[in-house]
Amino acid sequence: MEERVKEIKQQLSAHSYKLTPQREATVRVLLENEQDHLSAEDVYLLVKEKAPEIGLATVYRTLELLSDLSIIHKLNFGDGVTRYEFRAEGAEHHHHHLICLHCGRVDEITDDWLGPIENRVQKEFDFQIIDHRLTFHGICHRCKDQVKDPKKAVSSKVT
Amino acid sequence: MEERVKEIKQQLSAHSYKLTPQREATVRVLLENEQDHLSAEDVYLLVKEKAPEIGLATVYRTLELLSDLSIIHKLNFGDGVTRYEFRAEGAEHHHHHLICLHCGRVDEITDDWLGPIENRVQKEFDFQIIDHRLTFHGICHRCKDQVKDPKKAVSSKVT
DNA sequence: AATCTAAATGATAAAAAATATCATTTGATA
DNA sequence: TATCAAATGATATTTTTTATCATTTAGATT
Repeated sequence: MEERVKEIKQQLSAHSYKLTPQREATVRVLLENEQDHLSAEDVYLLVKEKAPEIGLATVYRTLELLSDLSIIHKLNFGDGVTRYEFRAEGAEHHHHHLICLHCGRVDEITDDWLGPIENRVQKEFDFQIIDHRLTFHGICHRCKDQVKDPKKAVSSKVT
Repeated sequence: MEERVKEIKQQLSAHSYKLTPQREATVRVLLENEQDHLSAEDVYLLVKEKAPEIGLATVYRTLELLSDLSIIHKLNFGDGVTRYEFRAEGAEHHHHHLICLHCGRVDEITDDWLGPIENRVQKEFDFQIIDHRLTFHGICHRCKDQVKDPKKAVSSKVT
């Protein structure tokens, strides 16, 4: 934990940004909730518990900064809110998500399974890939018994 | 074109919805711009050219309806706007997109390349897939000569 | 340690997208 | 043609995010 804060401090310094108390509080909230996919509002409320004086704008600015430096990633699960996630350490790319249309939970595939497909894209489309997003929408193992006809699951909310 | 309008009319009827003049105008705009990825605002402005009396709310409602019936899909390319695309006829799933971080253009992969990966997801995660979204972010063939260091391309806007 | 300055912050206004409300109109059916 | 639920248009409202700007702060420089 302390190490990761330190590491992020260095990444900020490298681009002449400071790790201010507000930024540190925000980073710590992100680290403490690494397995979740927090929105800016979520982060704001959590940070406020420990640093009540922080402003919402600062949280937005910090998340944008961390995103610019590729320390975190922006995510969009189609609910109209941008969510944030730590970039997997050392990983070249973003990992994949499984969104359950029944309970709304989001599971992760932490490995990158897209290698072969990326090669094809680079070759057949002459497209140089920098990142990707892969999301599956369906019914998770927890809900499969409660859903009789998965084909009828409402997928209109999916973007 | 006329056939597709007719087909959509039948899909609506099947769920006891009417193909009103406003809905038809909206559908025609979508059909005429099938290769684009129009936002609700885009559709609204285009429909207004031919049917100036239409209201923005009606366009939103029509797009939502078409989406509910899986006639069109919602898309999100990370610019804060929902976009819409015709669902590929007969295709089980959604196709894939290549977003150029340099020029912003969006190309398509109309085949579904995810078969093997989907099998793995179903097996290893016990997750029943209904749909998916796959997007690659990078540098397209048109821009590759103008971009020296692709790794530096701004990917912070990506969600 | 006191001073300085650009960077950062907090409060809040504003913008932008999408949804909700509601009186009015319309289209299919009787 | 009369009826009535469905659909529409205008607009208010909500929600998320960005912009503005006066004030504060962190770190460098004396």
